[in-house]
Amino acid sequence: MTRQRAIILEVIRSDMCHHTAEEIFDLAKEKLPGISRATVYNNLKALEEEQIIRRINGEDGSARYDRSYIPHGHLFCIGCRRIYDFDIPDFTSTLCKYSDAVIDSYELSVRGICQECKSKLD
Amino acid sequence: MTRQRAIILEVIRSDMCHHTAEEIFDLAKEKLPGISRATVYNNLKALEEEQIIRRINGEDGSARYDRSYIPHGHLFCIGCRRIYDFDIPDFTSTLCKYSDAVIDSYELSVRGICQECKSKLD
DNA sequence: TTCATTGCAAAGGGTTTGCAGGGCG
DNA sequence: CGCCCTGCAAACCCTTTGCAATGAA
Repeated sequence: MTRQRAIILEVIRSDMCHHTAEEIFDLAKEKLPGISRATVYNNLKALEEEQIIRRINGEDGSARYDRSYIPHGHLFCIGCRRIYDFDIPDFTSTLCKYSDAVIDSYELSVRGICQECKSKLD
Repeated sequence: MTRQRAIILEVIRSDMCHHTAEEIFDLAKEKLPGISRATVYNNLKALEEEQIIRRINGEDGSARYDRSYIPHGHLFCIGCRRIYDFDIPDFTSTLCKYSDAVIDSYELSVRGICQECKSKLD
């Protein structure tokens, strides 16, 4: 656990956003100006492999990083383009039945309109 | 609907694989040698926007294309690295409740071991 | 000391763009 | 005739790699 890695993890967990690698790089640079892109990428990959964070795919296919590895849902709001987390019950046995597979993990992505954007439409 | 677009759609729907853009380009070239990469990318994007096909994200974040836009599950087999489709019931109302959003569409991705790979382990 | 990790710069791969030429309405 | 689509090549990300220097155990 190096200084760089701690800062990267701190950046990811400091707010509810699901940052891209580049955003994480910029934010980490504010706290440790000398940090390099390669280090950020190396650590993001390592943290993901250690199942400390989770990589998710943005609407445009861009890689974004999620503060935890525990399965939960993601809402991609069409209006504000934000990504929200939401809790879901454990779907494992249901998914097992439908997919006919031994399940390691799963991800649920929803495209839609969040509460805030919905209320603006009224 | 140009000749090129018809061929691209044919390639995507000709088998159960979830090809990358590059694979689609190669397969389309066999049927229409002069076709260019840009045309393939243009059409994939257009077909996706028209909700004729769906773009899905591979395990490594690579873009892959799915024959239909109708929501269904995807199993990413850890063993053989294939992507399987599987049917799921309509989750809309359940997801609506959990995400507190107006739902447009959703995607369910499962990482696990497929039947074939499982039987090889026995 | 030892070995993994860092920083840098360059390479790589996938995707997009700008523009001229063509095809279809 | 006009316009959208195509093909080509160059440009553009984003990410990875090679290697020497650094730092943690």
